[in-house]
Amino acid sequence: MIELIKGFKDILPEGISLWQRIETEAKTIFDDFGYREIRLPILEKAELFARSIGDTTDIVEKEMYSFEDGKRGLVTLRPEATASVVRSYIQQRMYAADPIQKLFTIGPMFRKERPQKGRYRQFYQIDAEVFGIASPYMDAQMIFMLMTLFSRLKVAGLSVLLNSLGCPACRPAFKEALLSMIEAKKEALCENCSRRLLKNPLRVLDCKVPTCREAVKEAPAITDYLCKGCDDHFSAVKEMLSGLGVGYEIDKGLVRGLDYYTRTIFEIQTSALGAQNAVAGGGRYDGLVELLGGPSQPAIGFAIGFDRLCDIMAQYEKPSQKPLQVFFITEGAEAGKQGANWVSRLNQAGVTAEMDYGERSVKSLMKRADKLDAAFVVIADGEGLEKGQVILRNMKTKEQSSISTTGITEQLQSIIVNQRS
RNA sequence: GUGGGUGUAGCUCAGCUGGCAGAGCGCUAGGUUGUGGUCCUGGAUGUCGAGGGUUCGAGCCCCUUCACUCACCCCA
Repeated sequence: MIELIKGFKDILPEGISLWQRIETEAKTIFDDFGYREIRLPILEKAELFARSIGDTTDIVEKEMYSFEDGKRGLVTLRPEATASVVRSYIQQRMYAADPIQKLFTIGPMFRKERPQKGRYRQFYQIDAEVFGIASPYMDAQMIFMLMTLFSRLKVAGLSVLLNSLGCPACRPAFKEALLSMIEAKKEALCENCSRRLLKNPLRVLDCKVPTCREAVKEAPAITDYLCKGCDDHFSAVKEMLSGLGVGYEIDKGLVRGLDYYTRTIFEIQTSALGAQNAVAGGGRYDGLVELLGGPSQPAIGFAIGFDRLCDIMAQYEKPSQKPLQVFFITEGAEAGKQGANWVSRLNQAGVTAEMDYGERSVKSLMKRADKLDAAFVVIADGEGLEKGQVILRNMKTKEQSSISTTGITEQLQSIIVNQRS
């Protein structure tokens, strides 16, 4: 048997209604907030991710699905969406038409991590990006939009974590302070952190190894080192969030594993998914557009973990199924031929109808009709057909009547419509 | 990459100190000589994850290996 690849999964018909509901609700909210959909390729040049996400991040170092594509060089299955959206913003010259662009995209991402609960190697994200707006009000509005979506989907038990990473003007001072503080406790750090210390000291802050946590417990808070501009920005975000009634907590350990973030970063967390607590995350990346060769334009974005959201909602949502309206039980070749014709006509008219396609007893077919949750059963046999009559049974009331085969599909349609009202 | 857990019927799992592979659900046929749900009776389905070893005898013990899963790391 050929099985699927580790970390990949099938989304089966039973679960699909939830996916569709979330997608519909997300698209509605994006529409309400003025975002337009963009669809992008799944494959991009490896360089795009190396430059945007950062060479020393875990994603780029060891989690990308990459392969050589002849003369085109190394290509990569996208591990996240932001880089591609930025690439498109620049390449399609969107900024020329209007620097302000509010975009969203939904689709699969790929990271070669060890799978576990709430984490897959192919996972889906609902991703939104806003270009050309530097205002802190956009940061707050984005978080507000996210929380509105979750509340429309009736997802509870979420918390908003907030932090600011400063900007190229103020971050170096903080890094220095952090470094000198950690230097003193170098021995306590885990192997990973000792290595990270040189390349990316900020990351030591969100290490979960107990000794490291202890070591950085008294680490300076980056928010104490923000320059005037960043500090004002952060205050404005917090103020507007409060004004909108969005509760949040400041987490100075929140750093996030992508290099491009500046100023506001945030994460929406849940306790319903085991160790995987992030349902959505994002932040501002004012330097990225320029870094990738575009004009200097501010930007901010977030991604929702589609799979994780589904996993949470599946814990209390029952999968819904479109009920079957008519099931045909036919006996004999002629009745079977007629039945197939009627089913086709009814389906064409938007009525869900099925029939038996094999030779089985009426009893077993009634069982099947029951299993399919059919509202009505039509029983047609050769004898009845000769008289132009079939039996119609209402499965709920058990009432049976004889109906004429002339205009049967129209008759059934009107009966079903009346039944609904 | 590292650590723990689990692999037995389509699904969920039981299987004692080693002794004829089981249950529930599902599937299927019948009880009702065309009419469902409840009930009753019968039936089918197994490389016991794979390979090797110990033993008269292994689902069970030993070794190897693979898969799944949870966790670390990191993130959605």
